[in-house]
Order: sequence, then structure tokens, then C-alpha cells
Amino acid sequence: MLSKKTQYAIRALTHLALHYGEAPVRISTIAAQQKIPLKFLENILVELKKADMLESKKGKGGGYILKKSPKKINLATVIRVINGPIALMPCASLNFYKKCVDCYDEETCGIRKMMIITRDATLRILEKKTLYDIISVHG
Amino acid sequence: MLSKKTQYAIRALTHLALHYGEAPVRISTIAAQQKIPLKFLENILVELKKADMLESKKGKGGGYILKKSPKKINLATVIRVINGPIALMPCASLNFYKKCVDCYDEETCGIRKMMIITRDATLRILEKKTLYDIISVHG
DNA sequence: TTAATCCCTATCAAATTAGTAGGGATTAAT
DNA sequence: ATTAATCCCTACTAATTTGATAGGGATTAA
Repeated sequence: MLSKKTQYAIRALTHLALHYGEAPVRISTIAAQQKIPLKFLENILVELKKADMLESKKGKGGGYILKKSPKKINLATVIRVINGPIALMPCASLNFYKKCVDCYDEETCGIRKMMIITRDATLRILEKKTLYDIISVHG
Repeated sequence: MLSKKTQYAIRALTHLALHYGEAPVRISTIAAQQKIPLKFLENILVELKKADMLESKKGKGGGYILKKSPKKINLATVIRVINGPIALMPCASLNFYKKCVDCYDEETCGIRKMMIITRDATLRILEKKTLYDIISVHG
């Protein structure tokens, strides 16, 4: 499961996607409308900015905007930045690879192989789905 | 990521799959060969037994065996028993469903929709892949 | 100069995960 | 019956991660 922090991040980004092309949105506005603890959200947005997904402006009229079009920000990227690996085991991770302790031989490990297959299936979706897809859903 | 406990569970089940049809395997044997802390493994195997995946025999010559053929134990089941939900958010979970706090309308939530699509892709693999697939991998 | 806003560091509390301890219950063999 | 082997139950503890808060510093626009 994604951490609450990651879920907040996705909500905040979705909010910003809805206002893409408009004036910057204040942290406090996002916090209020998305019901996210303000100070917690501050930390999250700074992380997303460091990961090059957001731009910020200080002072009056300041706030956050998406750095790229909602169509160009996919869920895999967001999850990796805030949550970490997408694979179910470290030895199957592309971006957070770590060998399992006591692993006899990674090349012949059946568990790892299944985890890689699973990761690939998950990634095929998460890399394709973007903020734009999220805001394009209607009842 | 799967908890260490879940990774231990999969390793233990894989070990038992390799000995399916043979005499019961002692906890201590699995612990030693798979390098899993003995007492921790005890807890895990009891849980797997309660979930109807294992049978046990006490006293001399006792130990654990798989209750079903390795081909009939899939990874989704194992993960759900030890780790919990497979979906990335509770509102997208089939077996551990919980509504998100402050959710305005689940039916029109784009985040939830993407999470359900992701879950389905992941499940298509995890429900198909079994202990048999794990032990059938060769270098 | 001031008010608005983001940003940085540090800290804390709660929850979860990982692991340990000790003995009880059951069984097979003698 | 007794013993040794084995699983099993309850409880506890330690370590780590997660979720959240606090307070003030830096920057910008008016």
C-alpha cells in the first residue's frame, strides 16, 4: 500500500493538474481543499519540487504550479519519489535495487523472477497513467 | 514492498513446495536452510496453517507439509494472508476494502480508478503465478 | 518596509514491523 | 507410562517507519 504521504502527494498533484496553466496555487489552499495537514503538505511539496515536478513562487500571489503538463507526469514517477520502490522486493527493483541478504543465486531465483514479472505488469500501467488521466475521469 | 515476514513466508513455502509429496519438514530445518529466525518462522507457519495452506504433524517425524499441490497455491493468496492488500490504496482493494477518509465521491474519483486498473494488472500475474512456477525456474 | 508566501531543520508521537522468550500441548517411540 | 521431539500459544520488547508538528528563516511583490 502507498503511504498516506504518497496519497496526499497524488491528491495535491491532481489539484495542481486541475489548475495547470493558471495562477500558482498556495499550499494553504491545497491543504484546505484536499484536507491535508498544512505543515505535512509543505514537506511533501518541497520534495516534489526537488524531484523537478513542481515550480514555486514566493511572496504575494505565489504558490505552486506543475512544472510539466499533466500528460507528462506519470504515476510511477510520483510513487517512486515519495513512496519508494514499485517492485515487491528490493532485488526486483529497477530504481532501488538491493540484493537480498543470503541470496544464493539471483539469476536462478524463482521468487525474484516472479517479482520481476509482477513489477513489469504493474509498471506498464503506472508509467502510462498520468495526472491527466486522473482528472479526465468523470462519473 | 513486501514485509520481511512475507518474504520469509514465500521462502518457506517454496522450500515446502520442493518437498511436496515427501515426509514433513521441521520448522528448524526450514529456518536453518532458509536462514530465517526460528521463532519468527514459527509464527509465520502457524499463520499459513490457519489460512489453510499448510498441514502440520507434531512429535517425532513431525513437521509441515503443503496442504495443496504447489500448482494450486498462488502468490496473491500468500501475500494477502501475510502482507495484506495487493491494491495500492484501500479504496481499490478487493479483500481489504476501506473508504478513504474525506472521499467526496468514490465513483468519480480518478485516483481510485487508476489504482483499480493497476491492481487488476498486478493481480492478473499474482493470481496466475504459483509456488510451482517459482520452483520451476532454472538458470 | 511590510505582508505574504515558500522553505529549512529539528523534533515528537503513533503505528508497524521484526524478533524474542518461555512454556504448554500433542504425538511417536520405547 | 515415560520420554523426547515437535508444533503451538501468549506475551513481550526493540527497532524502524510513518505521520505530524513547531518555529523560525529566506525570498518576493506591493
